[in-house]
Amino acid sequence: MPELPEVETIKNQLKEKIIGKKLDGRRIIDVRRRAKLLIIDFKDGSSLIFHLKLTGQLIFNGKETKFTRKIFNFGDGTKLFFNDARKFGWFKFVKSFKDDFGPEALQIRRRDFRSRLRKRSNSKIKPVLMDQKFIAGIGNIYSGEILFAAGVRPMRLVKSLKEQEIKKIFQNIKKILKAAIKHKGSSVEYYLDSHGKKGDYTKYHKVYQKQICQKCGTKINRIKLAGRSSHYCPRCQS
DNA sequence: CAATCGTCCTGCGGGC
DNA sequence: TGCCCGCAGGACGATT
Repeated sequence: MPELPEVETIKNQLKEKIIGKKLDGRRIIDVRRRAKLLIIDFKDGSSLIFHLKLTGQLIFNGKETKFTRKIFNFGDGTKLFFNDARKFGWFKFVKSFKDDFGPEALQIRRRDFRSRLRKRSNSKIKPVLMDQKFIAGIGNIYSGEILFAAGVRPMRLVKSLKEQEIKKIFQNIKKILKAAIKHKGSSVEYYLDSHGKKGDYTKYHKVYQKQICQKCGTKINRIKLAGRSSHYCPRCQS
C-alpha cells in the first residue's frame, strides 16, 4: 500500500513527465507529495489531490484495465491512469490546498520528534508513528520495519521508551524511508510506480508479513494494534 | 486523551 | 469445481 516512499517515487517520476503540460486548460506548475497525498499544482493556485489508500495506482501513459477509474488527458495527448481495485482511493480538485498533517517524516528534527512524543506518552508507539497528525507519511509497513530496526516492540507505551530507543526510532525513520525511496518503494498488493513497475524494497522487509525473523530466524509474533496487523520479532525487539 | 469499532470495497485464499 | 466466508487495511467519525 502506498506510503511515503511509494508516493514520493510516483511524485519524482511524474514531475519529469507532466510539469508544464495542461490539464483541462490549466497549466501544471508542480507535482508534490504531502504525507501520503500526491498533489498536482496548477498555475492559477488550484490543485488536484490524490490519495491512493490501499490499492491505488497512478500510471503515466499506461493502458486501461478493469481497475481503471479515471483517465486524465493532458494537452499534448499523454495520459494519466488512476487505477484502484478496492475503490478506497480518491482524487479531488481544490481551489487551494491546505492540511493539518504533522511534520513530514523526512524533515522532522529530533528535538521536535521528542517533544511531540511527550504529548503522547500514554499511547502505544506504533499507532503514534502511523498517526498522520503526529508525523506525516508513515503507514503500517514502514512503522513495522522502523520499529524492528530500532529493536522496539510495537505495543510499547511511549512513556516506557528510553532515550536511546527514541533516538534509534528517529534515526531509523530517516534511514528506512530513504532506503525504500532508493528502491522505488515496496510492492505489496497492487503498488506499482508511475511507469507500471514494481518497487524493489519488498525484498528488504524484515518483519512485515513475515513468518520468520529475517535477522535471527525466530518465529515472528503477530498482534492486532488499532485494528491493524503488527508483526515483530520477540527476540530482536524488546 | 486513548482505545475500539464500524464504515467504505473487492480480490483472494481457505474450507468444504 | 464452485461457492461461501472472512480477511486485508487508511482514515474518519462515533462511542466508551
